[in-house]
Amino acid sequence: MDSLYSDIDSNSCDFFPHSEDEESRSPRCASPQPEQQKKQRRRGRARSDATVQVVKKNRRLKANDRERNRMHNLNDALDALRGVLPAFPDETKLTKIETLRFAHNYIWALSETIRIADLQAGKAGEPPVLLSPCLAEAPSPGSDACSWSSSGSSSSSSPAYCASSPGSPAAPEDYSYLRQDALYGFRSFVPGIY
DNA sequence: TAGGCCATCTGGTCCT
DNA sequence: AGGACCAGATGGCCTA
Repeated sequence: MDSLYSDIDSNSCDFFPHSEDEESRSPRCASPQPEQQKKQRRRGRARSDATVQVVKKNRRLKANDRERNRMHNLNDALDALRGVLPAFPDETKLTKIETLRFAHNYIWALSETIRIADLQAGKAGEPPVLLSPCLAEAPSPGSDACSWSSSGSSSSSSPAYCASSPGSPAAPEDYSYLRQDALYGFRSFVPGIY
C-alpha cells in the first residue's frame, strides 16, 4: 500500500497541503533542530515525514472503516430490537432513542405481567387475573403515562420514567417530545390498557 | 426555514 | 501497536 506513495518527496511536509489536522501542526513539520538535521541527513533514516503522514492517513482510513462497521453492527442490533417489539399501527420506524426507551418499558411491562400472574397463581381457588390493579388503573391515552408507571412501583422496581430520559423527573413536559404513537404502542401491549 | 434524526469523520482514551 | 469504544463536529435529508 505504501508503495503507492513511494515516489513522493520524502522530506516534504506539503503532502497534505490543506490539512488542518494535528499532523500538519505537529512539531514534525517545524524546521528541524541542528541535531535533528544531522540525524535526517543520515542514510537509512527509518521513515520520511511523508511516509509517516501516509501511514497515519492509512491508519485513519482503516479506523474510519472499522468505526463505520461498528455503527452498522449497532444499527443492525437496533433493527433486531425493533423486530421483537410490538409494531405500531402506522408502521413508522422508531427512532434509536424511542427504540431503547420503548424496549425498556416493554421489558418492564412483561416483568410486571409475569409477577402479577405469579401472585395470582399463588392464591388458591381464585381465578387468575392477568392485570394488576395498577395496570387496570392506567390512565387513558393522552394522560400522564409517567404517573401511571410510578403508580405501579409500590411493590416492584418499575422504570423511573416511561418516556423521559433516565433519571429525569416524571413531569409531563419531560416526555412531551416523544411521539404519541410510541406511548400508544407501549400501552397497547398490555391487555386492557386502552 | 428551523429542528430532529442520522451517517460519517475524527481525535482521545482505554484495553489487549 | 493496534483495535474498540466514545463523544464532539459536521453536513445531508426530511418534516412541520
